[in-house]
Amino acid sequence: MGNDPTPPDLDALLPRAFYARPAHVVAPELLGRILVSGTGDATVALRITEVEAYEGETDPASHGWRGRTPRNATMFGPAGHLYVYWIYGMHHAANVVCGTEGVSHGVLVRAGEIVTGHAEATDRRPAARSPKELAQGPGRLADALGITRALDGTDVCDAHAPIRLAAGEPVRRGRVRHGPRTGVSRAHDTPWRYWIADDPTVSRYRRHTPRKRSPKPGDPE
DNA sequence: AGCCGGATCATCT
DNA sequence: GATGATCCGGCTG
Repeated sequence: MGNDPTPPDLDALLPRAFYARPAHVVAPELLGRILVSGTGDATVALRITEVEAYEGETDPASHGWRGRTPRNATMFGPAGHLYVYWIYGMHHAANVVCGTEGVSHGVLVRAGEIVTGHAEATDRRPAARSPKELAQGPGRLADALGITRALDGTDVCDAHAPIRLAAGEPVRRGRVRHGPRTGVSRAHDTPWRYWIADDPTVSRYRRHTPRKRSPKPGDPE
């Protein structure tokens, strides 16, 4: 929690082959890795503490489940690219594309700890009441890193890309926890959310709550 | 500290 | 026209 004696190496990026495996296999191995946005003074780096896997071919909760569309096209592309989507009319969320080309696998980066660029992140997330809230949840994380739909398709294996993914320090198996995914309405039994045990930046689990529909004439009270 | 409801719009049916 | 891989504020306890 205190200041790291040795700051992480933000230039040692993970190779594309790392991502070329099923999303639920890659997901736990992404914990402890570093997502880096921007350069120079505007650099913000985040140590990943919570992720969720989605696999379109077998997974009704995945955006890829009903096939390729303009929105989710990046998920069907090559591994190691960023799939960014816009949801609830107000939030962005970032996934790392996994698996093989033509298959829609992705890992949603749900939460993390800001390790570099604290001031810049706070500037983008004025609502955060403490450092741990800066990127506690996918929408907050996207805000803190300045991730928008304009960055959809970014190659995170490219050292010159606006968003990169550095190797950081992988988390020991014994420190990884897993359970059902947050906020999904389907496939509740698939325990593909992974997080670092006891990490304060991990978001609280929230079950999906169905939206109240607008009343129609003739409906019972 | 935890639960609940409203906000808000791109995407797909 | 309904829905959603969410967040925030307000209320309860």
